[in-house]
Amino acid sequence: MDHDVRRQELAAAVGRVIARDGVAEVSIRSVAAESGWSSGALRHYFGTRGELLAFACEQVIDQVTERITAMPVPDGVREGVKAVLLETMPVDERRHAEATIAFSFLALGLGDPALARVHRLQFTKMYELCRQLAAHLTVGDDVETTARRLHALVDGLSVHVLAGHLTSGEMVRQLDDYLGELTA
Amino acid sequence: MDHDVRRQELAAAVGRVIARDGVAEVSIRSVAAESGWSSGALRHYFGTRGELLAFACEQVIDQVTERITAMPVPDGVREGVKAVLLETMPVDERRHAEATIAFSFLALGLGDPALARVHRLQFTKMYELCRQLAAHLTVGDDVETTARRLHALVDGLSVHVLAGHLTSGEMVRQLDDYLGELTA
DNA sequence: ACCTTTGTAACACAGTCGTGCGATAATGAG
DNA sequence: CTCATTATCGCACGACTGTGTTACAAAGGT
Repeated sequence: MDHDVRRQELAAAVGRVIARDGVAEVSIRSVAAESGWSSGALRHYFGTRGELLAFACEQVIDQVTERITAMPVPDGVREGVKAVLLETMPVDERRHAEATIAFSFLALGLGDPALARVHRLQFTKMYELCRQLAAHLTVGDDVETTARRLHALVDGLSVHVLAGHLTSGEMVRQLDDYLGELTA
Repeated sequence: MDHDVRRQELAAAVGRVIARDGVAEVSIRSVAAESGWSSGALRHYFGTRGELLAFACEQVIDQVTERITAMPVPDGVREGVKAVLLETMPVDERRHAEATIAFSFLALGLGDPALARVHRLQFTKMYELCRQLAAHLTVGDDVETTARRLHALVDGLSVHVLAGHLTSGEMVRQLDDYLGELTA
């Protein structure tokens, strides 16, 4: 069997546990049960729990990142940018689950340097994307400032939806409003 | 002995464990060791682990909230608003720790309805504050949109600092820039 | 002096954790 | 066929978890 495929499969099981029961419920055994394999089998693919977590974190993040970078470059500027950014935000059930997972790993990373490293890579990638988008949107303004602000706004809105403080509809409207002011 | 004072003291110990070792290290025993009491003593003040966590979450949040509402109402509009908002953001070691704790509880709340309830209260309070500040800042614009955007920006920037993606200096500059554009 | 209440500690218990180890198939090279 | 390699599993171990119970010390009213 292909080692890497199985590792991805197990990482996906980690994600499902987090999305369903919360990050506090992640353990070797719960992941084994979720994936349908035995805990002993898990140890063949990941030496330790930390290794499993780090891989799962990287995996979920890469999945979103690759989906975004594979998207058509925004041509209809306003709507294109909106679509790209929404790809990382909790707009439907699937992306809500993904955002929940990423967010949970982020909190875990506050006390685990290995996870923190994975996340910083993701943040810089995401910032680069925002920078690229900002260059398309604004003409004379400071691109860096616009990019950082857009990046923070996207993540802030996402967190507010995950926390149940905003509905995803309000979130989309907020993003839309901001992009509208930016292109005006 | 005063029951409530001791409960606050134990809640503070929970916060210290989270800030130092991460949220994954919180247990009855680790909190007991941090506070200097025995685990049996903990059970006199909190029946269960969940009760302790919920109280600690509420406690840390209330501490910040009360500090803010006790601040002088912003008179010098621009700088006053900035000072109030920075009170919730990781600008120094103390507030970095507070933000770390709040953020960790937020992630925990994604899988624990009791903690989620505490947090939603905090979010609506914070939004009300942003709404009040937004009313001072803008003249004709939609106050609600401005408030929600400011709220999301503040939390987004905070998360980026906690994740090590932004320095607190860059965060402050970003907030300053945005408030500048808002008052212009 | 006695007894009740209260704060604190220590321990027992069942459960779960991460991890290591041995057993059992399956697979494929020689 | 043989045998080494690999995949998978189940289990055992020690450590740690949350929780309940019991024991003990201090205090205060009667």
